Amino acid sequence: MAQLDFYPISVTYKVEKNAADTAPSAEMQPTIELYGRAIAENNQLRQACVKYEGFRPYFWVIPSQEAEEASQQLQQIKAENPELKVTGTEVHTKNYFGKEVKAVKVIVNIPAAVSQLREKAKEFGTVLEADIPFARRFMIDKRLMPVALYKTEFTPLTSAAAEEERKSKVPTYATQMLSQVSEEMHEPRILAIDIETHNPLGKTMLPEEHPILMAALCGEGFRKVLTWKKFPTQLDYIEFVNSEVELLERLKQHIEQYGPDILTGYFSDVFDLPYIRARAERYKIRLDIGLDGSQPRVEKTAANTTTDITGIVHIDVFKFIRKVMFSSLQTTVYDLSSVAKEILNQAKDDVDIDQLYMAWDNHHGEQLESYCAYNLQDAQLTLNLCRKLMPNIMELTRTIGLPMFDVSRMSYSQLVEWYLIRQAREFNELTPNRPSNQEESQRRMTSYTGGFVYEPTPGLYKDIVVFDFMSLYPTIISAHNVSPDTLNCSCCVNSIQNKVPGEESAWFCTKRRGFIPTVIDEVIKRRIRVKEILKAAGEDKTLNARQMALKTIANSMYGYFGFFGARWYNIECAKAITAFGRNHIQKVIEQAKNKGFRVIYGDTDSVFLALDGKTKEDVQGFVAEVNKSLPGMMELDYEGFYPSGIFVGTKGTGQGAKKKYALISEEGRIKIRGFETVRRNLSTIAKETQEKVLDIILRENNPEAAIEYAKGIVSDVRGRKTATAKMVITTQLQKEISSYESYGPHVAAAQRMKDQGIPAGPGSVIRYVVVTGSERIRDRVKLPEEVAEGEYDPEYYINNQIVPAVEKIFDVFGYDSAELAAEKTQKKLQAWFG
DNA sequence: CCATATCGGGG
DNA sequence: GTGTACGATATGG
Repeated sequence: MAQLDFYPISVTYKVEKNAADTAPSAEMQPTIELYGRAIAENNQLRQACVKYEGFRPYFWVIPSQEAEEASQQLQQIKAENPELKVTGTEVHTKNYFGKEVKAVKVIVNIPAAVSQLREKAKEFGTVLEADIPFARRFMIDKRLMPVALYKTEFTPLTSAAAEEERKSKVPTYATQMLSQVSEEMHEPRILAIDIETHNPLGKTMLPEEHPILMAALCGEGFRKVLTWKKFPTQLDYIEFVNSEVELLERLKQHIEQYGPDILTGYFSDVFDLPYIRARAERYKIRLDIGLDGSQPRVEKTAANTTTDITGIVHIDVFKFIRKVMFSSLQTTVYDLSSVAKEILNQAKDDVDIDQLYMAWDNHHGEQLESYCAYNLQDAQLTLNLCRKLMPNIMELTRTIGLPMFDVSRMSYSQLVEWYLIRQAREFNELTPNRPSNQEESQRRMTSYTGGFVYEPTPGLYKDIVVFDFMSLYPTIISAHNVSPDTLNCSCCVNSIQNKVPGEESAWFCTKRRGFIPTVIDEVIKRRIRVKEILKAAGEDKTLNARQMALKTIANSMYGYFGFFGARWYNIECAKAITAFGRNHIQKVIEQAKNKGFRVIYGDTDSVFLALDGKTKEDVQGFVAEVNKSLPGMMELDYEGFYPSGIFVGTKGTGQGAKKKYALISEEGRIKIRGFETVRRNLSTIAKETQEKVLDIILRENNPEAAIEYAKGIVSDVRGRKTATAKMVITTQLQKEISSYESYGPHVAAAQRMKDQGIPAGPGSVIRYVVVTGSERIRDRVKLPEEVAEGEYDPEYYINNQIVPAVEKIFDVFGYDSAELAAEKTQKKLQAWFG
């Protein structure tokens, strides 16, 4: 026996006959295969496979009869297929929704036996955990942490296994033991891939017909574009081959030589890898890039396609961005160009991909060269994205404790759910089943009340202090023990301590901690620890990603309770959380009023108070008093002081608008919330006017001056004195021009671009100016370059841009913005008489 | 108006 | 393969 230092990166399994048993009747058994990096004799890290035998699939049955008896009978159940069998049963004491139960662990020979035998087992009671994939089950049960350092004692492989090893591309070890020695991580080796294909039909792509023309690979100190039509070039990364067949062969060789831990692409689950696989199949080429000599597996399900490679983690950056990163991104268009722009601040070269097939067919060397550069750029951007997101993907992987391949494709609800499943085992809890379709559609119907909003009286306020609850919903779950297994317990019927406010009879146990609160406590505490270390250690990408991962889990828990597909779904819990939340913020508002503060505004987890001459001590006293009365980890934080702020009304009723205000900080920074005009695509002139108007009101406290300022702008615009550059309206095209139902001005502008040979497709930034005329607006749209100074339509900009941007603000002071628009007549009359 | 279908990403 | 999306928007009834 020898020692092996090993970083497991991916986990899979194989089902094969017992290697030690050479008889034809040998038993089938699963072998876990861990792929990763091992420290070799020369101290270098090299790819390796570690096999683990002896872990068996199982599921649970909570029997409706006596447990020992059920155990005996379950031992006897048989599947149609005699190769699938029960190898043993055990009775355990487990927890299920807060109750101690006797459960039978039904252990079977191979994973495929679970799906067959669970049907038979249903006759004996409730079947649980029969839908947890085997590799995940292994990681959860063995507490395996991916990418961390493990020491393992390995034994020499038997001769049959050695035979097996010849199929493997990496050295293979067998082990019976894995123990984590440190959290130290291996920095994964990443290779990005991108292909360009023959595209005579535009977006319609037919892998059976259209060949791959170019393939780019990009890694650490490695970049390559393979293509099979030659042209003169100075570009050192281009490698010419003679045919598509040779391109595929070389691609395979390069990947093998580079030896990546991670192969990444953009939409490569659905496009690049399946396409390469399809082309290879057509030529009968074995695309055996898997470390066990297997080909990429394209798995298509009803609504999702993934591509898996044994031993190499395939990361589709697009999937991770759309499922997890979207919440922190501005862009709503997830093409590589928009995403790279926002995350990396790197722009993509403008290349008209529609023309690629023509350049190829006509053997246009110069153009082909630029397409090669474009191909490489896409691979480079994908690599950069993957590198940038790697700390987040790794920390999520290490937090959830499942394969990186799986975690990088999970939505928030799945991340929370699998975190809970892993924790469930630690707390001896049984994992509930997923809802049936019928149950799911029932759940979809229910809705409930959200956060509390204290409606503001429109107006200009001075000296505002803002407070908010730190992680309101996670701390409520913890403080009030909100969990399906503590809901309406029989031991606390008359207790008022955790009674849900406003609910006739709903309460949570005050004696026994629930499963979810226990888990969320741990998450919050871990995050606090990480943040402390972070504070002491300074900026650290890994630690920051770790606290983000924990924050993600904690913040998703409330939404998870109300998510129709959740195993731990509980609408009563979701309702209770918002009810407790409303109650707490209302109590804070009450306490503030009792202390003599004037309440301006409040929303879900925050309150805005007018200081009205009160001191810093008064504020501190108030916060201290509130926090003394709050249960558990709940905490009201002082968010900030604002010398001035404006709250506007809604259009119809003139009542205070929710989530719509502007504040100025002591440092003079203006914070604008919810003015839809800020979000909408406005011209620079309208944005500038809105900002300046708010600035004058908040900074100088002088609404009259703001109105005068706006009048001046209107007069300048009307006099055509404003620079055309400020009239440019910028929007992003969401789809193909032809697919727009309503032909709005931005679509007209996009068409104009296209007519001039400028590519304009989904994601393209469209810039246009509306010029004078009596036609429809869309017929008066011009590109900025086409517009002469003073050619813009003043009335359009005044009525559709400037006035809407400021009218709600002026409403607060009783000023009718119609007067602004009517400035014309006054000016003219003045000129006439003046 | 509500219910159902399609799309996104990739070339 | 012990399992699989989802939310927005357009179109149809």
